[in-house]
Amino acid sequence: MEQSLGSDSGPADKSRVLNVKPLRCLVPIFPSPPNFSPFSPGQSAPFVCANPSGPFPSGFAPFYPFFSPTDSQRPPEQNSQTPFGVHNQPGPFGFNNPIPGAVPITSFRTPPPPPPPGVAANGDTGPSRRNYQTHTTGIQSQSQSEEADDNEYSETPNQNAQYLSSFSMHVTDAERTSKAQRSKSKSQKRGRKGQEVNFSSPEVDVELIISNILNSCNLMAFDTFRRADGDKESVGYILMVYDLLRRRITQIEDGKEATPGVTRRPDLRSGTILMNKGIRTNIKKRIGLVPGVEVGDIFFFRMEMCLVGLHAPCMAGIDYMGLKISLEEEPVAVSIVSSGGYEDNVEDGDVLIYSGQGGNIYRKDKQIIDQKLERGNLALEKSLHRGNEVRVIRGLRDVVNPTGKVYVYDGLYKIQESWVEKGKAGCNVFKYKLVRLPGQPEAFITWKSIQQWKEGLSSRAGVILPDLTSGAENLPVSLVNDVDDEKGPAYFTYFPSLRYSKPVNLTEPSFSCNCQGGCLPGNSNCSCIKKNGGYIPYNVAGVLVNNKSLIYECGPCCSCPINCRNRISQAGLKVRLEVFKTKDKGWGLRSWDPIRAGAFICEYAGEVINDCKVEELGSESEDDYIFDATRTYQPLGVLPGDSNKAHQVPFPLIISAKNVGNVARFMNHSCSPNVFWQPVLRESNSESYLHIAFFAIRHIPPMTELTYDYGITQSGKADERKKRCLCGSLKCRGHFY
DNA sequence: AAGGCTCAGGGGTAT
DNA sequence: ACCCCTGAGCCTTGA
Repeated sequence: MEQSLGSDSGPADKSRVLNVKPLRCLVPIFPSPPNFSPFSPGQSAPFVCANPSGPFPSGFAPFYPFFSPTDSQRPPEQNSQTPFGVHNQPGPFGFNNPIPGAVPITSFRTPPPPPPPGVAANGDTGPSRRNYQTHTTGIQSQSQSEEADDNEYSETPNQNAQYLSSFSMHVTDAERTSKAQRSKSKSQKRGRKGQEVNFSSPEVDVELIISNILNSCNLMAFDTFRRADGDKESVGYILMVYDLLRRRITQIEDGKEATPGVTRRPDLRSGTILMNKGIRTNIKKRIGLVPGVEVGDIFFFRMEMCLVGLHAPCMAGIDYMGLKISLEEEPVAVSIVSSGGYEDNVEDGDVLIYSGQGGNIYRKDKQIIDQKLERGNLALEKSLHRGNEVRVIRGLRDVVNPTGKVYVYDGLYKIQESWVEKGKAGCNVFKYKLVRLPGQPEAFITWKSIQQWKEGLSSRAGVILPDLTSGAENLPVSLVNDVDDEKGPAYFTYFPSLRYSKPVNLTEPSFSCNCQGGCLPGNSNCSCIKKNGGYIPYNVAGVLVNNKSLIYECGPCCSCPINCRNRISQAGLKVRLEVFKTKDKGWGLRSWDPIRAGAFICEYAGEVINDCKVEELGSESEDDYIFDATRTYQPLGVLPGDSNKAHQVPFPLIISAKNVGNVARFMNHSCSPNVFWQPVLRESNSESYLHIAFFAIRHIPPMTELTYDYGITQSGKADERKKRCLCGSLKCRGHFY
């Protein structure tokens, strides 16, 4: 690839364009302090480096947005220092500290606190009627960290088995015979499961890991108030915890043999756990907008919409509620999901012809029958006459992961008319014409536009270059300005990876793996999997499973191919990106494709700066494009990880992307970022290459600017270099360095 | 691509 | 305290 990319001395690259500085040029760098010694783990690090989920260096207090003693007395706005609230506790379990003992699974199964007197739980019966799954108060152990996960095989099964709870996935055959029987056997099992069930150690691990994740998230902070009405913070938090759980369960299941007849549904399993724990919001159904969920928000599982109260049924397409009209109560529709199961007409972006439910394919005898005017169909009919708003969620095929779906919340519609027509099978089908209410942010329309740009049916307005990488990436990256006349960003050479002038030598040789066709989960012989604590850090979709302090990817001497699952950050771009001119922050980066939480976006490319050069730069002037892995990070507490540890940066990596770089150099700072970085180590026999990879913090809808927290240079050194922050976030710190 | 197989929330209903 | 309705998501099979 290198030959077409130009070099410092080579001819002008096609990607070299005009000199305009983006926002991120406001980053000074500083030399390492004297006596710097990154390889002395027992001592406190000479540089300050904090993971957003902690632990934190002195001077940075962790936030407890959902669980501070005075939380309930303060208005939500004042509790909003962080976007979401992971419980952050410096804790005793630092990187080299001993692993605490096993945590009883019951410790996270504390029942939700009773509603305060006089506050009815919205007429709801509580988190779930299946409360037999949530019981048994236990000790709340907060600081179970990743070490426990990484060493789960060292836990003794007997020690854990007695703590295991009844929502274990490995149901017996008897349990599967019928729902009634299943329920019964579950409740029976609860009292004596320690003796009754013969747990194999991997099963024990699942429970322990789930316990650790939930403990580290401080879920008890989800009080009745937050369950009743959501806000952006709690919705984001729920989705973050959900996805974290789901990915981790997927990872664990991945390494196991499939059991015939047992479907693996980590989505349902994590959803149930959170439902039972009461980690959900907007429990009460409502017509119209749902607090905390914005038009254009995207989801990748139906369960996600259940948990945040956007659409309660985990399967059915029509959600409805009883509405009191004088003495009578009648059903009205509150939300619908159109996802291709029926013959809906979705041609127009603002109009949806929606089919009623029922009469359909999932009957045992496969007989298709007439739909009836009952349940959801009746509710839609009533809503037509009442004229109430109905939320519309459009399900689409996921471009990046074609077997999956993306759900786009397209805002409020009203039902204009209804009729009955004969479906393809000749049976009656109800049809409802829904029209989108004007004045809402664009959502589904944007998706349609992007699809047309991709298919060449229409062209993106304001395109300066169709591919500013000149083919250096496997996907084009457009350069777009539909704001003003500027013709491009700073002059630079596009290069998709990191340039080391000299590798860092390892003190001990590193073993490469011998996985010919690519590393596979469950392969206990793979040395790269071992380095990562027994798991591949990515799932099958290439999504980062959790926030590790350091990821070990396969290196140059490993036998596996470039498409190995343990080489995600080396395999190039997965989403269609564009560099665009922002209104007031110079150039920025965003994606045409939706991005899942945890998905790899890009690495930070550029030239590695060695120490003496750092000093030059530091004393000279501020450099425009610097990535400094030794910076301090505000405790955002939002990482999709169950680790409370700081990034483990084996050496103080500093990258300059001023002359040579990739799309990452255009990512702006935000105090409420949607992207985070993660150190990734690729080792060969005696050499070590550290890279910086960017991953999505949460699901990111198309055309949303990608931002990360630039962090803060070492305290006391940068005061005079403060720059005014333009991120516009409610939680904006006002400046950055 | 098509078909098979479970799964869970919550409405509805019988007790 | 149950049944029932509702397909999503994943897996196997096979063209």
